[in-house]
Amino acid sequence: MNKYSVKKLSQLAGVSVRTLHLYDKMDLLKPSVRTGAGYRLYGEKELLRLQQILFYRELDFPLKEICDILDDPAFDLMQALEEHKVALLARKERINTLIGTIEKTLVTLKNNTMLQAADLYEGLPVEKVAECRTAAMSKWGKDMILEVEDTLRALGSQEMAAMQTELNNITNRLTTLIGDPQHEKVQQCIARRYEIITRLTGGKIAPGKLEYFRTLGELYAADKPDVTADGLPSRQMAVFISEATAYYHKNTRH
Amino acid sequence: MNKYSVKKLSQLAGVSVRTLHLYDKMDLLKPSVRTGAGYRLYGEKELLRLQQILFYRELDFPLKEICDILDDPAFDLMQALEEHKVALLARKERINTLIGTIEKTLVTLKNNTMLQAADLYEGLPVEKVAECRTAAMSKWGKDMILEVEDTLRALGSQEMAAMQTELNNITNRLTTLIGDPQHEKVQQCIARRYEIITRLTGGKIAPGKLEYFRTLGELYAADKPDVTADGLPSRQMAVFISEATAYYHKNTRH
DNA sequence: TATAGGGTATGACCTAAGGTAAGAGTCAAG
DNA sequence: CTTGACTCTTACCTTAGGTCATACCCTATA
Repeated sequence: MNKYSVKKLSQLAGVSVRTLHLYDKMDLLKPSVRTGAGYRLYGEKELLRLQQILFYRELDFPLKEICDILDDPAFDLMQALEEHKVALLARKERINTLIGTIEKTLVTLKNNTMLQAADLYEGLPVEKVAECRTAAMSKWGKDMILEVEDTLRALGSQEMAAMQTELNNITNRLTTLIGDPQHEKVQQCIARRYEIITRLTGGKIAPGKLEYFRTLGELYAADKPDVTADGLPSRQMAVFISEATAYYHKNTRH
Repeated sequence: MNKYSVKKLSQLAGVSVRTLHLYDKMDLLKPSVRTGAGYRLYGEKELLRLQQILFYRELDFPLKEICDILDDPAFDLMQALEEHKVALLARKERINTLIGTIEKTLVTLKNNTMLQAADLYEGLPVEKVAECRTAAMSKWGKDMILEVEDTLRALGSQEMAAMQTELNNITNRLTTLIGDPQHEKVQQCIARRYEIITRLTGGKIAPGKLEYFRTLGELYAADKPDVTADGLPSRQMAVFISEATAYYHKNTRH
């Protein structure tokens, strides 16, 4: 029966000495014997056990649970594996969402077409703007449109930029929270969003104002089907926000 | 300009007060001002910044990196996002591998048909065993087969079980390491595996012995196409092991 | 004016799985 | 007998906070 020192065993198994010390202290892998000087010596059985430990560790099982797997005879390994698999699937799903979010953010960054605040119509094709204004005036009335433009200009470019940046942030954050419109954090974002939009539109949201904002936004995003009016990354997102907002208004007294 | 206390801001943003303390200490989010009593007060700009922080945090960016993103004007956000995406893709790939490993392990557990060590042929259809033995004897000689059987029996059921468990472990571990046959840890496993097989076959691996082991294994695994001779979870795994073993023998002097 | 309740600040200890280092003891070879 | 390699224990560091403990601050009410 040959014995392995910590170093030999660590090299054999490809782990650090520290790891063996740790496993010893947490009763996951004890040496078969200690020399008079306190040196740890491991036998074949321990090497065997270490192999098992490393297998489960590689699967991202926490060491405590590995301890149970190996020591508790009543432990249901198959069930543990099934559950672990479910947990891994959830992690994978979350990562997929994150990757999607990043991709959308990159798209938004690449063709950053948010309203640039300083000059309302700068950068837009002149004839399209004119067409849009005319259409909007005949739809919601000339005064409404002028009021919107005044409100925007009155804010000053700094505050305007700040608010739009924050709207941007909130939309980004909502992207990460997509799912349950009634979720607490979602509702917090919606409340904040509502407040900003209210201020953007000069104190109250009259019919027509928001729509005109949207129409302007659509002009900017005309050739990017993936980025909707107010910077929303997708139709799914728009639906989500409108659901969350509906719930918000239903449960809030202004 | 309204100011938020820690609690108000924490409720507004859906984080804990502790989190705000932490972000303060690590210079990620400082209050805009402190009262005479040392109370933290945050303004709109800070709320804005917190929204950004939470967005990147949700994407699993470490807080230190968020600090850079927000404070370093030279920071290349797009590149950071691209890199982060790559990292997330790698994590996802790893999780996929883990899920695959678990599934294979579950298959192996469900129809646990590894050699049961104590009684060599127990549990096998008698006529198949006879047929197999006869074929093997005519192929590699009667003496060889008898020698194999003697070797196995001579080991005693305990050691036999131990070694097979360890072989099992090693195969499991190799499953998690699949990829580069020359990788250090792979080669450690292969060395260990070689040692055990050598002992299992009575000191030397003569042509025929291993093949007979395999044939026996195939009997056990006959109706499970996914589990090959010696418990390998797949053909891919078999190829991987044989490559790694070839490299091992080429670089080792026995 | 005193007190009760709630908000706040700081500091300390805890999590998982070790990395890294310090200081001291052990072992085998020259 | 010394040197170098090995080993021991102890302790501090990492992430992103959670959870006390203790003490201070503020305000409303009796």
